[in-house]
Amino acid sequence: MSKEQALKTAALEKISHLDYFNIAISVDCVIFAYDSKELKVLLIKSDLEEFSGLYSLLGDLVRTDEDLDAASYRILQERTGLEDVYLEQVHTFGSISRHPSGRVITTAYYSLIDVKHHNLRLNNNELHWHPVKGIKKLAFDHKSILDTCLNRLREQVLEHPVVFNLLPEKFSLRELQELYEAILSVDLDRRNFRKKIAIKDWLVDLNEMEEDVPHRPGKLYKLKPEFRRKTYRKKTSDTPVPVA
Amino acid sequence: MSKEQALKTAALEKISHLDYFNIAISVDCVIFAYDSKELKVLLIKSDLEEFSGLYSLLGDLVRTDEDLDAASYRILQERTGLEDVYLEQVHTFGSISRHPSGRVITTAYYSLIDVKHHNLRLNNNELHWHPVKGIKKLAFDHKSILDTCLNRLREQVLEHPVVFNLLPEKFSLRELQELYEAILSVDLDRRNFRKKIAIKDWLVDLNEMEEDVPHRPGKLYKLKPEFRRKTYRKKTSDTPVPVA
DNA sequence: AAATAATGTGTCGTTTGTACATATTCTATA
DNA sequence: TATAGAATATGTACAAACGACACATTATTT
Repeated sequence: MSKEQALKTAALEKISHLDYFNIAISVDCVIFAYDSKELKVLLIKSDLEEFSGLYSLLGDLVRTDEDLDAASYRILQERTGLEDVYLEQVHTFGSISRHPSGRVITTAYYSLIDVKHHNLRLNNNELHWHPVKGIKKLAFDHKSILDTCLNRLREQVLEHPVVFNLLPEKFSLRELQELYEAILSVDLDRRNFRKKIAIKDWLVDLNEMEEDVPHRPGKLYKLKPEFRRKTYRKKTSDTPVPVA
Repeated sequence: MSKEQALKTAALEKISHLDYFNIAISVDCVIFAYDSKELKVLLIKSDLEEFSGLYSLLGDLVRTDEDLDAASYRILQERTGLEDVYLEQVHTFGSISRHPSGRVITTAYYSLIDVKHHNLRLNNNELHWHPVKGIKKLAFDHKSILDTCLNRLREQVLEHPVVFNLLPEKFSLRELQELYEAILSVDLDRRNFRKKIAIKDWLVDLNEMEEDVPHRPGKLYKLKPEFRRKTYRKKTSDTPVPVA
């Protein structure tokens, strides 16, 4: 068990025996990445006996002196070493019995990172990237959290330029399409996909070509800078809404 | 100060002096209703000195033995007497300093009720319906919570049949259109609106007419039963998502 | 009986969505 | 070096949805 996990469990034990009014609050991060044409999620072997053999999301208790958003950001930093990440709060899970050690309410965030850019310490074999598609069961209610976050991601990508956080800065339209297909679990028509992306006007043509591909190289693009939104800064809640 | 509010404050005081790890968790309900062609929200006079003169949303601490969703449902029941309500979790607000009495993280829900159907005890003059449009400032961060919930509601109504929870069972298309206009703060073209509603295929023509209107009466409709979704039961997280 | 006010409906031009085929360019292999 | 293979790049035609817009009808009120 890692030092962090030990601390976490110790804190939980303590909490579960405190005052009647005491409820612990944690955050859980669904950290998505894209690799080998698959959407993957970062999981860790559960440290609880009840769930031995199962994996869980990365989470931790929220500290009294840190904002909720900051807690999720801290987890991401601790785990991936990344400073500048896309983070979005999705839902708060508050069933009485969702945590075997006591009452813990958890707020779920999802995060999108470029798998090439992180500094994961994957050397200990507790931390792994798992293809989202193959995941059947997780510790706690984490499968349900994962599903909820994946659904939110799917809703987001249809309208907002967020998937670019999963790609390197320069990418081809084929890579982009394959990414959408991986996230949505559908096949897309190439011509229609390109038309749709063109209309959004999110991309800059770099006038460069792919290299090291075993076929005709495609053009490279990057996201227009004004569409970047990465850090965990709280979204303003008064963004305008499209109307009927 | 009401008995409930007194209890709430007492609980907070207690909590704010507890262990380092202690964070209180509450729920706040944005209870919407529709009346006099305006979208309204139920507010109560704040019981804290810091916010004297200001109104706040209806909220309470979550009990150790109740689910998060159940807590919001309980508040609705206590306040409105309603059993069968539309409730949706929106966002969790967790800034360190959002509550002056201590660390309180709150999960916001919005609710839609038929203003004619509730059993509000509005006799004490602490509880009031306020037109959403006129609200400038609320206690705590409740203005920001209200804005967030209103935005979520606006997103929802464009795609999902939820506004019917704000209307009586039978309604005319004019009433429905006025409701959309109130929620979205826009003017809609009558013919296009009716076309759009017709396509959704949400309504049943009751072959009845409005009564007691000071002009030519319109036809009455009701929502098809299969589109009703009212109770606070947690949404399943594996609903299919439309694809590009 | 006439004026008023709200209901109810259709068309046309524009945009968006979707299905679908061919020419081009680079790589790999014979 | 010539040919085959594989992926890039692009346009058209039909269907559905969107948005602007005008007129006849039916109650009520005066």
